[in-house]
Amino acid sequence: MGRQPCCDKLGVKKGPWTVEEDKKLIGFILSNGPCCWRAVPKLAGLRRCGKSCRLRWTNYLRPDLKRGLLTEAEEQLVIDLHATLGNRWSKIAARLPGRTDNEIKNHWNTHIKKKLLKMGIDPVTHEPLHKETEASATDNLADLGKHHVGSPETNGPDENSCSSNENCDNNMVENDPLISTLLGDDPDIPQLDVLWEFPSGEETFNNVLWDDNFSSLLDFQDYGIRDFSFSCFSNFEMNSANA
DNA sequence: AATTCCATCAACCGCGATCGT
DNA sequence: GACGATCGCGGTTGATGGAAT
Repeated sequence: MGRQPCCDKLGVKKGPWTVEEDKKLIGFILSNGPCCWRAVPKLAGLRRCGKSCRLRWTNYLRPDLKRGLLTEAEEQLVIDLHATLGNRWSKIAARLPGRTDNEIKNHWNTHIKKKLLKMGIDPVTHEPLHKETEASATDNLADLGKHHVGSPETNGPDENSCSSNENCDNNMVENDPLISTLLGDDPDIPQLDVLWEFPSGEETFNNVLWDDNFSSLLDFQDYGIRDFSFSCFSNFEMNSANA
């Protein structure tokens, strides 16, 4: 007896998400909070697996996500954490605010791994690959450490430390056609740099009852509303603009 | 200009962990 | 404690775009 599939395979769409699907998912999560993933596709009117919805939300749509390549400081932090935690990407991601495990895993496999190998460092053990290269590898590690900003316990990644355009690409959100379609191009939606504001208590919010289900969204306050400006927020943007 | 190769990253898959009954 | 449902994690795949030929 095999394990049951996570969802009904019949009629379940796979592959890249469309803007419409993203809008439906975001709208649903904003109304109901990120919960009950198995029920999300049905309730949100999506022909997707719940698992796929969760992944799309956590890896791409979550409003607290940073975008763009990891900074040198973040990269160094990943290397340090990987040395102690190994391939526990979710644990590593938990120490880098705004970064996902998938993103870090991809970055490790495509950039950091190669970088370490090039420097003669084993990306698995973090030890020099060969005895003869040990000295230079040690030098390289020390060199990497110059960019280190501090322990993960006390210091977050330093966003101001990026020294190249490649690493200063956090503005790419503006250039992402999907994101700009979702977020920015509608001239009717004002773009503001304000924190999210939500009603307190059991008030209605755009005809949706505000209750504790929304509390988790407060975690996303550090992300500007402009980065997630759906029409349902326009009232708050207007209010903020008038304030 | 056409084709091939390569790098990147979003998304999928399978499995273990956790929770509720 | 057993069982099933659900969630979350890590490994892998495949689509895509850019570089090289």
